[in-house]
Amino acid sequence: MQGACVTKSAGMRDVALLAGVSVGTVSNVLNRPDAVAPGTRARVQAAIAELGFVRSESARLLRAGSSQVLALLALDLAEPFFIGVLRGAEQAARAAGFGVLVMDSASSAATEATHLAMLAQQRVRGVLVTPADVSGTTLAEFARARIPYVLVDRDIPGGIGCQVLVDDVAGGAMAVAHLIAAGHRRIAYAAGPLESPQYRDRLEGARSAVAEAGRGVELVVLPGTRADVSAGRDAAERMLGLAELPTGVFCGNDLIALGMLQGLFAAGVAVPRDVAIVGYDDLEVAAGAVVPLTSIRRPATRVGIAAAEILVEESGAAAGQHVHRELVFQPELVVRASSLPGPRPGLPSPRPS
Amino acid sequence: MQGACVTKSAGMRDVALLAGVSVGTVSNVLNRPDAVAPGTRARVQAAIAELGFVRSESARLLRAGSSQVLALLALDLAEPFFIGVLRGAEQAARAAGFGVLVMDSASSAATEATHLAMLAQQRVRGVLVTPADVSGTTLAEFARARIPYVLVDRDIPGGIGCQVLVDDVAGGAMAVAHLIAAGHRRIAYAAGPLESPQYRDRLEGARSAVAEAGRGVELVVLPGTRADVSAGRDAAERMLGLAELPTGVFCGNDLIALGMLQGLFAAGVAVPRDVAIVGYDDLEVAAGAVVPLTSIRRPATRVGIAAAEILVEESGAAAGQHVHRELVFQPELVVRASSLPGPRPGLPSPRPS
DNA sequence: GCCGGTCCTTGAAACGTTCCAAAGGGACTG
DNA sequence: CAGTCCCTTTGGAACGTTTCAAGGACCGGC
Repeated sequence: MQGACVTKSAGMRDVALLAGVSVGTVSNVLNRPDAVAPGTRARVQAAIAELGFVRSESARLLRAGSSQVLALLALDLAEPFFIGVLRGAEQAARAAGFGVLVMDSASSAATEATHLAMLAQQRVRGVLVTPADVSGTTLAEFARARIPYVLVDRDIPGGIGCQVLVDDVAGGAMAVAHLIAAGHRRIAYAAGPLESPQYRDRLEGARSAVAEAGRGVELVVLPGTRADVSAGRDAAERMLGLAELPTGVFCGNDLIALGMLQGLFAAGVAVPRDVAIVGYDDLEVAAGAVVPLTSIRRPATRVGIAAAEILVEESGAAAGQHVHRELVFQPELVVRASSLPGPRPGLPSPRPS
Repeated sequence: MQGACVTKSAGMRDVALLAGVSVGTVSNVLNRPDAVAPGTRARVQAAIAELGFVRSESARLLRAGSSQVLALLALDLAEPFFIGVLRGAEQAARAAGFGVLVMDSASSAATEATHLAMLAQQRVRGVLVTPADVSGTTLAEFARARIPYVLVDRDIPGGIGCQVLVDDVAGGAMAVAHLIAAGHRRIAYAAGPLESPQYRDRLEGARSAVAEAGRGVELVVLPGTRADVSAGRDAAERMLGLAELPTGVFCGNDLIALGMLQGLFAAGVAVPRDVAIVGYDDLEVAAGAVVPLTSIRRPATRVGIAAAEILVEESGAAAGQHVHRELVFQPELVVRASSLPGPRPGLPSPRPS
């Protein structure tokens, strides 16, 4: 146990020397333990422990050619959706013996390009990516590195490769259909930035639900420039300025919904008595708001698992073997107090009895 | 431009061949462009572009010895604090030309050990880690790999290495001192799990503030088993069951505070009129709650920047050159509606004068 | 005592870079 | 014209693994 590691860290050569075997045998102990006689194996393992030997992944990769790492490149790790995807991806990756390297492109195409270049250099085994550059040029460039990738939650027009999506059109439709079923006829959509495909999809779903309901139902679209709590407050203000107040609001995400709740509350508008709210993403804090929010839940973890599994399969498959797939998950409506059937007459209490 | 990459990806050899130079020159173009004649450089770069050559980081690392990657090993990426640290770390790392590899130990010592082993194999340049294994054995084991690390937001007793901390004792003291200054005499601390050092530190701070205020101020501790919204609701319930209702509550974090707000609201207790609330972490959603929360803000981004900078310095320093440091950041009180000075007279607020 | 087989172990050739000493080729200088 | 210098380029030796063909030891059967 005398730590003689004064100079530099030990390599397989040192281990072999100490254990009195050849380097090849050490490699076998590491990669094919069964092919080594128990006694030898024990001696080698003891040597490894004594020297604190850590095998160099770079050398391994250099020779063996395949890395043990998947990457997840998210638009914004602060978004709970990506955390869910990450959890799922890590779970699936671990099951296959891989690790997950996480990066955040901060929704910037330039950062994304930098990060992808870095991942290509690292020779990661595959990438789960929600592209910031929707034109697809960054990805096309990346494809030259011949590293498989799976598109998560973003459809790219001419994109080739697997995709795992959540049906936001259906989510939007669900939310608005729920409001219509609860008796609301004048409904607002407090969108996030409509440049973002997700808020456009939800809008499309909202419109289709309104169309399906036939005449008598109208949709007021309140576009936003951000998708946070303050955007929700702004939307509330704009909504309160309308000639006729909608009785139901569908918010582009839960943060917007929380801001909306705050804005309405401050103006003395009771939720859900006067206005019902439906959010999107089903955040814990939204469920725990003063008036718990009805919301649309996206199966983030399942998305992550599915995407990672596809990647594992694709990266293991022979060149022509793999056929690109497109998986679409359905979101789910979670009903809570903020949209309890109404609007009810009278009661001053913002609490459902 | 004819893509002749049918078999495998191009190496420096191929580039050299196409450009009509030696491999060494290609390496120079990549690493020391100024040492190469402009004409040659252009030819090589053209060849690189044409072949879609991506330099192999593993081979580079194998020969050159130093990687370009820092790692961040967080307890739980869903916690906004870590996202802030990540942002800061990435910013500082990028400035130094490095990337950041992110991992989540899910507060499990076993996962942490696995992840650290993986990072050691990857020969990352340094690790920012908030240890799940507070005994320090996992870290001691990791230290054998001679990879520098910085402890983030967790003090380890016998720990050697740099540390970047936030003074949670001061934070707790700040929160409670604020409540005392607002006239509250009976104060509750809705803690998270007290096994966790951060909630213990905040408790210690709370106690010291109470002690400093002298007689007449009392602190009721409500320990919890979790630190989420539902824990806050539970704490509210327990608090409402007390013989005498405290008029101020300090919550271990903002999620607990939101749950507390919901619980009090449901019971018809007005905030801040009847009870004032102070949270911890200054989440966006807490600031956007129906009653915007007063909270203690931790400078997460600055912690990340500082930690990454220390790591960059340490990983660049010669063996004995580096001296371990301990940096302590002070949190900051952000006052909002939930603790507006009160309790106000005239209303039925049960408190001893 | 020889043969065929089964296990285990060995040594050396890759893998794709970086680094270095040395060589080549001008342009000046004496 | 030889001698110096500087600028650019070259070839080959590392780096620490994996892989693989080949070698050695041992066993049981004939």
